[in-house]
Amino acid sequence: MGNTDTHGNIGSQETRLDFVRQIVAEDQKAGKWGGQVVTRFPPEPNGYLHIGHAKSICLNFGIASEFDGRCHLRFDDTNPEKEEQEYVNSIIEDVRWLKWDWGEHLYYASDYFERMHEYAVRLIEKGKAYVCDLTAEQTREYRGTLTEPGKNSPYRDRSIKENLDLFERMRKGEFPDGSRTLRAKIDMSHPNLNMRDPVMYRILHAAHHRTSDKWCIYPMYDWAHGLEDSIEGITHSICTLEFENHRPLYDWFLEQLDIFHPQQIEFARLNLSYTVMSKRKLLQLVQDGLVNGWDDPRMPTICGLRRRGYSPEAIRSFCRRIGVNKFNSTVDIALLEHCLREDLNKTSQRVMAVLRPLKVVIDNYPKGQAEDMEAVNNPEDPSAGMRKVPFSRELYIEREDFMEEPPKKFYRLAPGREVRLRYAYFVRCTDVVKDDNGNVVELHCTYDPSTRGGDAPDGRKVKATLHWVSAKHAIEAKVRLYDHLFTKENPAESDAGEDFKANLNPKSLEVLAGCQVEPSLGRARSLQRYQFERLGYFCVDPDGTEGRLVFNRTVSLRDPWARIQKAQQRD
RNA sequence: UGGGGAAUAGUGUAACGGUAGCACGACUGACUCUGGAUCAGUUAGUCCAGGUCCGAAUCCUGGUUCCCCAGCCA
Repeated sequence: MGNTDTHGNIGSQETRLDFVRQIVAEDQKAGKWGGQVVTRFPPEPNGYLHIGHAKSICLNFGIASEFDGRCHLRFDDTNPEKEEQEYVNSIIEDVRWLKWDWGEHLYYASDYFERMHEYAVRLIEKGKAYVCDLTAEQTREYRGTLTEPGKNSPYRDRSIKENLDLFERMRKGEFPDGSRTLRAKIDMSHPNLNMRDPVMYRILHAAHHRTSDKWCIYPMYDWAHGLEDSIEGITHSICTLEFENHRPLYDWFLEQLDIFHPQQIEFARLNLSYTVMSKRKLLQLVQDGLVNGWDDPRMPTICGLRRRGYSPEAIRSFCRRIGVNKFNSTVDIALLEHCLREDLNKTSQRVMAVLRPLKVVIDNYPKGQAEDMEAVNNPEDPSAGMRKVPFSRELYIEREDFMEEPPKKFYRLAPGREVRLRYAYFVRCTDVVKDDNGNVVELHCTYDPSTRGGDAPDGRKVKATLHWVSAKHAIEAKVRLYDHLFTKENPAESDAGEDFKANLNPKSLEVLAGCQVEPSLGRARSLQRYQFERLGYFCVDPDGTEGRLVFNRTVSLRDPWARIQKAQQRD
């Protein structure tokens, strides 16, 4: 079982229990189910997991871990037409990556098909289920509407014997797809439409990714899901709000069968600002080529976040902080980014990288000389140690760190001004070289040899410290800058005739080539996370090859100067 | 308009009849060899109307608004 979620705890204050944990705590205290707590995460293997699933995963596995119980990973694979092994694999990978552990408890609904079938026969024998010959369309007509009651199916009163026979022949494959269903006999005038003789089995001559062609009838979710939980002895069946309407049906099935009856608790799914969360919409983005696959770093999928550079700890911390409730809400993506920065700040090694290089020549530094400067790997973690960064006469600094005519509050380099090169020397800008179009192409500076390491013996101060790389030693890299996928907080809010895709952020990806990074990055491995000092957190993209580095910007550092600039532009 | 849920600062949440608190965001300031981090502070809320009570976010009544349900999807 997963460890106690140390990252998930907020400060040192005692953890307040959300309403789900409160119920579980009370049940355990009261000795319900002998104090046992068994939860489950039951994905359908028909797509990739996203941050919304992470909320459910952290809730279920978190509760199991906190209450000394267990959490099952169960694939709800009852629809062979949509499900694939590929998704099973990715889901397993993602839950593992989030550092949760189901131990032995990996299950598949399809493993229970035989047992579910037996239960169905039992219901038929009790006169509580029947084979119905209505077409899908007729079934819909007979169901009635939200305000009008339905009508009984003409097949509703078949004898138990006939139902048993027909159901057996359904299983044997004697009937074509869609020709018959097995339905529960409940109440066609029930105000809850789920209770109007719901379909339990449909005929589907389709190969299943695990059971192959063993079955040609497949259980419906509403029939199957409660049974799966019951069979596994799930004590607390935690699901999303839309299943609240289905609970009476699950209760009915379980009562008719007189089998173990889990307690269902519903909570609200996660919505995040500036992104979409529905599988349908995410699929559309992938299929329309609006993103580069499910693991595009702009996607809210777990694999996308991983590739973006998110850590499992950041996601777990986020899932703990957003809480659990019964009403729809949209969490500000800034909270996710806060959790991200909080974790990466503590754990990422610092390096220097120049995204948009501007050449600097230190005129009074000896030609051909180079020296190693001592740099701190992570000021938040002394055990991360030190490294050496080569310094020489020709350097690159960030283009944004120089302005010929600096506005108010711009502390960085400008003609005649002195700044510090991090871990190196104080330098003063003495000359600006421009091309024919008046663009600054090179800076000339002088350095003060007595400031080696970055401190002035005379105690003089500089307003700014710049990052830099030695031109001769730097490695070239490609960097992808990411921003929110959508320009609107709620992408679904679109003008008439348009859908959410109209709100895609055209600037969600900017690719920078010719970036210059410090030589220690030559050893960077795929998915390794770094802080590029003063810029943000970056992660090595798996796309890169030996000698051809690609970085994804995970998230920028908080940047007051960018804010000031925006404000100045507005004025 | 049948049934089922739900409403607390801009956002996310706590308070379970007894001072409406926390976090994120935003805004100040301090500090800083990252304009990072850290620290201090400011900002702002109980959907509405009645009622019960010494006392109501909490209990009652009546409204309002939002979400879910008419797949042989899950």
